Amino acid sequence: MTPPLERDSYHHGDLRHALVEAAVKLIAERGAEGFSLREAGRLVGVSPTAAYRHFADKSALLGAVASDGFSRLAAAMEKGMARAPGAAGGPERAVARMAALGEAYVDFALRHPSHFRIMFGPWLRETECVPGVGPSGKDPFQLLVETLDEAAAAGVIPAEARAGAEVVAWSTVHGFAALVVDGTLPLSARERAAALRRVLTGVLLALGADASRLPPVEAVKFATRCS
Amino acid sequence: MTPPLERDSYHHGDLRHALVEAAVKLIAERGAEGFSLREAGRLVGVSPTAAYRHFADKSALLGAVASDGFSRLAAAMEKGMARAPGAAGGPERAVARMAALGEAYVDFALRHPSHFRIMFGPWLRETECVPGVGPSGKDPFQLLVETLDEAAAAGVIPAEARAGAEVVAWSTVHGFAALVVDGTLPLSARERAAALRRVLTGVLLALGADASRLPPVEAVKFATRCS
DNA sequence: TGTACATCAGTGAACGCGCGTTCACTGATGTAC
DNA sequence: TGTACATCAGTGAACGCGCGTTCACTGATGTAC
Repeated sequence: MTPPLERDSYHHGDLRHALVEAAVKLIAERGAEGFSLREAGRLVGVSPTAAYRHFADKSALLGAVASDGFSRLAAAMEKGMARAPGAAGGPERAVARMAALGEAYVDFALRHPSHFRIMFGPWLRETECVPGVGPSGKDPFQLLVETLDEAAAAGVIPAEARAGAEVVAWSTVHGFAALVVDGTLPLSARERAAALRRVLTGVLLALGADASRLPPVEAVKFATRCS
Repeated sequence: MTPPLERDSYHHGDLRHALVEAAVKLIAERGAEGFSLREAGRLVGVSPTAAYRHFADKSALLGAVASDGFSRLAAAMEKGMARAPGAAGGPERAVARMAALGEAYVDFALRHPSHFRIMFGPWLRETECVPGVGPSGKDPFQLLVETLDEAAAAGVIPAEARAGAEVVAWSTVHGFAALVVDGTLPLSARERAAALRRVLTGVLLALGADASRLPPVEAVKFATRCS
């Protein structure tokens, strides 16, 4: 299918990263269990056994994919939140940052479905679960906690609604991303954007926030794959 | 590992169902792509090729597993909702039925993780996506739509919040189920119950309902697998 | 009630395949002196 | 600056394995007359 890449030198230079990239590509095409170490090597232009210089086994490579994914997700979240308007510490900014977080999450899932599936699927062994952080040194979950703390401090989330807010926000956004990524909700880009806005408005309401700070939601139309 | 089952007669009697059951069991042990037609046959006590009398190929068997899962899910939802207290058409009953729907969904995911992963994972080819209905002849998504309609009719969901309510409710409950089933949120049974109550309260609020009809939420504590 | 025969549901051998992993190896690199 | 040598990073053959699928087959069942 893909011709083996040529190399100029005996040593590859950055085989470890190249193998992670190849794994991501293959997982996107064949599914999480459908890729092989041998094929990843082939794609990179290296012998079937070269991978063992960098990973203990196939499963360890999956762990590296997940870790890489968490870093990318954290980076995307930070980038999205950095663009949020409003005065620091103010409610407008707090709401915008929460929305940016959710948008970055869903956007990441759609752009990097392989990473997304490995990070949140049943494949990871606990031992190989390396967090993976963004530029600021925080992992995605820490970013969520901090963002909710800020929203509470800004008075956007009432004190009595702060407890457990992580699980509400994360479940909602994660569920939407999962249903879209795996095709259960077959939406066009336009429909998806409208549905996501509806979902994010829902999260704010669920946390007791005033959702009128978000733009109004247009009508949402959708079907399911199996109904 | 598992010894092949003995059979008394040449004909199995209900090989099709037996193979679906075997597939479910094997998927639970080895993952969605880690099971094989051959091993399913072995588990049932039948030759490696007997499966081809009932399924065109391996993928068709996965479709049957999904269809079976949708039926079971619909049945579990109906059963849960039938127990909801309150007068027919009244707001108390409408809220109880919504909560019962969400509880049945999460409960199903935890009890039948293999079904759950196949139903909502990336493996189904569209062609083999047979809905799968419960005793009343409705599939899970239809049940959700009807329940939300009832809630709107009972005045629990304001008219302006009804549009898109499906995607909000489904995303939230599905996300919670997915995070728990695949181990991203490692919760004890007690923690999980508290977190689910928090999530369901959130759904009601997100739909503009008065959540005080649900029992109050206790403190929610949780961690993530990778943080 | 008996029998011929079509149909159904399973068998078992065989195919070609790609996999993960091991092993002893070799080419390239870098470091101590 | 040159050289011996340890270490690193890749090679290539080989292993045993289980897989999906095909094929020609046979045992069991049911139905027409």
